Amino acid sequence: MRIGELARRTGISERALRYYEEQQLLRPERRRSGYREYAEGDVRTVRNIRTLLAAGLSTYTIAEVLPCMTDDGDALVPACPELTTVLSQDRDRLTTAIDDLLAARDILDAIIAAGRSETAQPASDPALTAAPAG
Amino acid sequence: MRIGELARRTGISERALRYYEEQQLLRPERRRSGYREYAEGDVRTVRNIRTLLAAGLSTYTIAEVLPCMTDDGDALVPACPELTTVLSQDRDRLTTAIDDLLAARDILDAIIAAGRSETAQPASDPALTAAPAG
DNA sequence: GTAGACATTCACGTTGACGTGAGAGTCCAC
DNA sequence: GTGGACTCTCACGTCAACGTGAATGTCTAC
Repeated sequence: MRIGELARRTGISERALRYYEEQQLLRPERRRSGYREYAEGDVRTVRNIRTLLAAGLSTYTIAEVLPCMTDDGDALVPACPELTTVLSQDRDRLTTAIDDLLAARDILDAIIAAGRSETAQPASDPALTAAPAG
Repeated sequence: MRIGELARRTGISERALRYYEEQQLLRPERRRSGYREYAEGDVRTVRNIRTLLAAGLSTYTIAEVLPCMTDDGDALVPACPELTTVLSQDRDRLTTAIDDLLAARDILDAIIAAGRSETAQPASDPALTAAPAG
């Protein structure tokens, strides 16, 4: 099938599909005209790419792990044992990002809480404003 | 003080300090030579900016909320009540981002688990590894 | 009066997964 | 044979907080 049909069947833009090829996640055949010719299995491959993107992997990592994965129809299964190492590193990256955001939210919560207690109580020392005179 | 001293005293690069001015978070005076002249209070202002950046706020939002905050020496306190609304919206944004990353990690965990059960068991059980749709 | 530290304003580079035209060629039904 | 849908390859734009020169001007200690 050509790129338009694959785009319709997967819900992914043609631009994104060309980008996936550029990142070597897809390798469609070419007609003499230069048109891309996709195989039936590419529909599922695109879905798997989306799953891995949703899992927070970069296209670079996906290109690395995708050839070594099988798709039993229900779940994506890493076929090579060393893949688990790569995936675990990305899991750690995700955890770090999550922790950073949790810490950021804690800071924000403290500021919001300070504002609430401020409106409940009269101000203690409302001078010392280093804020720009907007 | 000039920009170099402020940079040393805050640990923030001169480039960043100029960027903060561009984003209207700082408004130093100017000497006749064009050199920026910072006030003592700007040291604390810069620290507050860093706190708000660490809280996940954009420079645009910080420019919005900074003039309406007081600094009691220990904590940053929103002085205007409507600020809490803005900050709560950013808190929601953070929560959404956190949830997205948690969902991503769940997907990754399912894939990793599928790999482990694949190497542990000779026969796969696809229904067992079915991830919740979403 | 001069070396050299310090400052200034541009302005492009970084990161990633695409969006969005521009200009041109290809395919197919009528 | 033609018109319109389809596809192609560039190639810049997006978002954000800066990094990193380049070319140039200012301040200050000696």
